Amino acid sequence: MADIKIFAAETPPEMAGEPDDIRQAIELLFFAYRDFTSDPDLILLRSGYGRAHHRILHFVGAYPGINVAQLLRILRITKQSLGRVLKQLLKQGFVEQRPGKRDRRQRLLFLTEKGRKFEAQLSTPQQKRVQQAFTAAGPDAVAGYLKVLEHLIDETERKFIIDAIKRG
Amino acid sequence: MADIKIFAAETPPEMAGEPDDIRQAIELLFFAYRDFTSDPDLILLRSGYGRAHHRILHFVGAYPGINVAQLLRILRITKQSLGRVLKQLLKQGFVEQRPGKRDRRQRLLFLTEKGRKFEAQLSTPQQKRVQQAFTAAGPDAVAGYLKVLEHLIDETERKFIIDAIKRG
DNA sequence: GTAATATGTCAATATGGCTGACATAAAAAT
DNA sequence: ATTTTTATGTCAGCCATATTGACATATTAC
Repeated sequence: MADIKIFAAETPPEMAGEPDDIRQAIELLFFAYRDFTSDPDLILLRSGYGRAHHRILHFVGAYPGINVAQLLRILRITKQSLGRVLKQLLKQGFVEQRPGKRDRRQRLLFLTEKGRKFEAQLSTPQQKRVQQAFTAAGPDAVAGYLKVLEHLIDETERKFIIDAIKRG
Repeated sequence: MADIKIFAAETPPEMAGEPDDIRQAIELLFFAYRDFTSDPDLILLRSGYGRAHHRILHFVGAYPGINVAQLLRILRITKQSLGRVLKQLLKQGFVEQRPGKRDRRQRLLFLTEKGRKFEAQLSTPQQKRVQQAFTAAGPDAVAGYLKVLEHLIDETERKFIIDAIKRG
């Protein structure tokens, strides 16, 4: 286990096509994201929920009063996909709906106390992981990290997303 | 569409619990990864394959001669999950197997010419996105970006992964 | 009053994970 | 030489999450 090598023993030394630093960066993001999501995933698995539940809990928790259309745009899923999971969260009493005051067609979403607790439970290990990485890498690295991430977002969505994240 | 606000209109100003910069960083990673995977996903969708196919093509392409056990460890999936997708790639002639010379139980994996072409087609837009983000953010930012990503990886796997990525 | 919007829901389908069980060939250990 | 372990494959079934398409309701906008 400790001495497994990823290097293919019979790999020819000549090595293919794409600029290697970009390939490395792509793989690094893959691995980092894999582990980044692993913390809540583990808890979710034991609780009988999935990653989709966490995403909803996170965004409803971070943006109380968010409506369904906004949530759909953020998650980039269909309302049917959202509906299935959201319905469970409502039934389980993690999320509650209130009609919008300006537009009574809208269902504004809020976490209940129970939802807040569960969300915190899911997010805490993930936050700790990020905090630890930030501390280890140092503030300059963090600034660079955030800058690159912003530029990975679709140019057409970038401003919208960044403004949204920084609200509050 | 252009003027959708993510800010919940009725959000109370008091705002809950977690350190906000960490929450922002978590969301930023979510959005960046969402868009980072969207390029190949679009092509895959039109080709009738899925993200799982891309992951295998990527790692077999990057590490020719990788064996099944190594691939499983990297992807963190079961052999049954891998098997279903790998079988398709073999049948379609994107990947080929050769028995290991040292250990003839092993099936070493290689891309065929067809596989290399398809992999390149999938990866090119993703590479361009990363390259563009790196250029826009600048070299110092990239260094910080990579540093933080490394520290997001599980400590127990970190050295293994980083060594692997930086191989030959 | 009619049209558009926000939301919900039913049904069918696909993908990609999972567990458990079992099979084969080759290497390693005794 | 025999037994055990390892590397791989495969069958079957289950679950979570996504999709498309169709349709229903309430409310707002024209």
